[in-house]
Amino acid sequence: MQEKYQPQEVELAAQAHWQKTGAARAVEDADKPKYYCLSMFPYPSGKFHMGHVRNYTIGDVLSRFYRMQGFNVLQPMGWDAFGMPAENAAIQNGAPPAEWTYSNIEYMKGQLQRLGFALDWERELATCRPDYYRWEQWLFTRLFEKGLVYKRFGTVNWDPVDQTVLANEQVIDGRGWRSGALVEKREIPMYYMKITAYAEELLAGLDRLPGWPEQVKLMQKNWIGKSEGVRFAFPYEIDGKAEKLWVFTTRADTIMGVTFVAVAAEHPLAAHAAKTNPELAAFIEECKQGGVAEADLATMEKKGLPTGIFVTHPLSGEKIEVWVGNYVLMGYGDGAVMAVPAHDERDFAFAKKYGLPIVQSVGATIDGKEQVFSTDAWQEWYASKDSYCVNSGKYTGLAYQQAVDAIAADLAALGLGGKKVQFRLRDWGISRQRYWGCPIPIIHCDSCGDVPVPDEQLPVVLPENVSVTGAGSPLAKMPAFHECVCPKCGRPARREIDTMDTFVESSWYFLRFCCPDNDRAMVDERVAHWCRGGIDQYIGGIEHAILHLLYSRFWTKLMRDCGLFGEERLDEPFANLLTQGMVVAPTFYREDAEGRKTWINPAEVELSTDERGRPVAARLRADGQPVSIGGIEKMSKSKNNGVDPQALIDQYGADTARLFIMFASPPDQSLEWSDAGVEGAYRFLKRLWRIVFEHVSVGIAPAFAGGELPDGLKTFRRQLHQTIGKVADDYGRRRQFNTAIAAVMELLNAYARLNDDSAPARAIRQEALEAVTLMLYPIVPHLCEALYAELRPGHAAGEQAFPRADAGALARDEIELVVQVNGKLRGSIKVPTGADEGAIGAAAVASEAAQRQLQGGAPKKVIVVPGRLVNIVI
RNA sequence: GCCCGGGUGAUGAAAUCGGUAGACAUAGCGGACUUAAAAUCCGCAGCCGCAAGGCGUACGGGUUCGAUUCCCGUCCCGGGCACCA
Repeated sequence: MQEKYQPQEVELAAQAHWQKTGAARAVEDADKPKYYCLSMFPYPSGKFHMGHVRNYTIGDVLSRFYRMQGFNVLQPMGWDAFGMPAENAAIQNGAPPAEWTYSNIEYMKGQLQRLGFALDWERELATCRPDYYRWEQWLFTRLFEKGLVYKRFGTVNWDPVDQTVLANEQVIDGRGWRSGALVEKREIPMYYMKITAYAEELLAGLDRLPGWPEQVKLMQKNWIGKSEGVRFAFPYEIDGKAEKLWVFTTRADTIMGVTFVAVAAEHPLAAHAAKTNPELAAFIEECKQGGVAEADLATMEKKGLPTGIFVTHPLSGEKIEVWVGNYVLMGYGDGAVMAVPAHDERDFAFAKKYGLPIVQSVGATIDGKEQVFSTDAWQEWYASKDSYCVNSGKYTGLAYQQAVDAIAADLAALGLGGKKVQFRLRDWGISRQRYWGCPIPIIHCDSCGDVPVPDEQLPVVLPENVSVTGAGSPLAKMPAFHECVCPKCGRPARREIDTMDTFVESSWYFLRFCCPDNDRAMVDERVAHWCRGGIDQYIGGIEHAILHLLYSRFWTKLMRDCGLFGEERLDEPFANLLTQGMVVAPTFYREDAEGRKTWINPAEVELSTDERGRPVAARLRADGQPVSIGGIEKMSKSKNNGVDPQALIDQYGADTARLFIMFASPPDQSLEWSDAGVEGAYRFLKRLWRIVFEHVSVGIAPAFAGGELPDGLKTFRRQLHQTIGKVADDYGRRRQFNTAIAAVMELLNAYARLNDDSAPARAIRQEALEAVTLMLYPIVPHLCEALYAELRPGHAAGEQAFPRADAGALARDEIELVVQVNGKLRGSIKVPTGADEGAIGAAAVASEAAQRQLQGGAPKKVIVVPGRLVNIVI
């Protein structure tokens, strides 16, 4: 055995060994329980960042752990290869997006292999390959025929200078990121997937996902946003015709407090009023400015203008004026809302601003005191549902629910509405006016309309050799692509040039991993094998909590309802979900005279600290001059605070990178980068190597096989087996890897203090080191593979069963209990393991610490918590 | 603005079901080894206090024998908001 730990050598040898033995190959095997361990596949942006390394390390640790637990593990990897960055790169450097993407994939695959992840590369897929997306197109045509895909107008960001549609990300402060032009809203035809048809099931299904974090389920629940309320109409007359203005409300009990109605700028009523009202027309035009992102809409100043059109209150018969409000969204419900300024905070502010009437219609009694309403300032209780109607005619006195029931019944009797369940969830618009995506398989025919591409003509292949300019899709300029004949009537027709949202590819890739080689079907019976009961573990960033995870759940249900899973009823794709936190790092910058910041990478900065280790100043290594210290933020290109995993691997090896990442914080919390921490991880691996080296150089011994031990060795062996139990629990149940590592470190600290070279001690050392290398194997597999082969020549760590705690080693005959007086720690006592509560309490009261506090008096109460403490109340 | 998280030593963190706050590590300080340095090993260390003791888990309240943990309110930081992936 070599004396010095040489990570590069050790790692390449281990990787060669795994490759030779096909250790990561997953073959369907009915004799073993399966474990499908999936990490979110990456976008091939060029090179990996630390977030990826963290994600895939967690997946690899679990994969290796479950393999040692006897499972048949599938851990696949692929590429989410369509997307905007490839087009942006193409605009910058002229290379076609396909070429850029494929070369990134090649480089990044090498990085993953160098990190030693046990991935089954025979199942690799890339979503930009026709053999992948043809099935997406195929399913799209099925859904189109079933009416689950439909076409309607949708609102997009339009850059009037570049003449192109912009993503929300490309709209910065209301302007196009390249042109700087003010962005406008524009209505264009788009294809939608009817996710709302599955709203109820997507909501109810959350309750059947015990392996998901509560946080994620709650976010999805609120996103779907089921609310029970009343949809009703305000009748009105226009050009002599009777019409109805529909609204939805969850506060029908406040209906007698309605003082105006607000409609969206795009509402037909607004357009009608604008015809004769230039001021209103100008306002509607103004509302078109800016992007479509909800965060922007919700934070902008609330503005409105009256239309001069009046509708009739359905219950009071009063005339109510219709306003146009920039805060009313056409995409939600009916694009109109009833306004009750007295009982809705936003309506209150709006009414105050424009001098509209505020009429109280519900009251509340808090702590027996009837609350007094005043229009001077908003008060919390105005919007409370713990209320009763006032000034509300026949409804006066009714509590919230009674009032809603009575009002809904009366509206229904008038034929003007009734109770309704409403979802916040909207249908999923999947059309993208971009080139680098999966072509939408539709042909537009002047006589037959929108015709899906027949199966035998699939896939609609995306031409790869194109030049991208940023102004419109290159496909529009390629007659060879878009000129075609109608599959129905045979006349000349146009092929759709929009592509699909890239969320579509990522909504089913995990199913295709089961059967990537099938060229005759989208999925086959191997899906049932690997996905039975759901994918056993899915790991990815918390930023995907809603969209990706909701769309994937939806697509799985679509595929199920298209009969693609046969007898197997796969309702939910992911049985267990682990959402990892972000990787963050300190930021450093310099400011020029105009206040523009230049961000400096932490690797180029030298930190100086005071005598207690607090950072006080930072300077640039290159020139020795000071730089400013910024906050700790998510690693990003814009803040230049990313740490390149490759540099880390080159310097310390993959195992150090893996250990640091798993030790620095629990997986679901954010992880702060620290060079010193990396150094510490490396030091620990060197120490482990040296400990094994010292043991092996004396000569390996047979591991301890039972028998009596002196106290010191007995205590150490108890700690060893406690550690084994804890580590298995941390890996398998708690998913808390940092504490598993800490427990092994503690064990090794105790090992170093053993100071005993007797024959029994050597046997215990052998037992401990074998267990330690197996326990750490999932995290630092290369190193442990090498060390285990030294401890047990001819055996591979990865092929061993995970160690089991020996119950006999855990037994003890005396335990220590804490003695508290009035909840404060005052001392401790030792009692026999099986002592009863009365005896323990008496021993605690008799203890010196308790007597000092009691000063001869008697305790008021003695609380014994078995195995923990005794609290004496005096 | 709305929804969801988080806030504990100088730093990353631990405390698993309401029961010893700060395990393990980093940085720091001291010592051993060394001609010296690096590496390595050993020790110290929440804050105040000589000590006894007191205080301490963002802040203010509450429940409890006992609260980092549960409840109410406030502040700050982060994620998502439907065309970034």
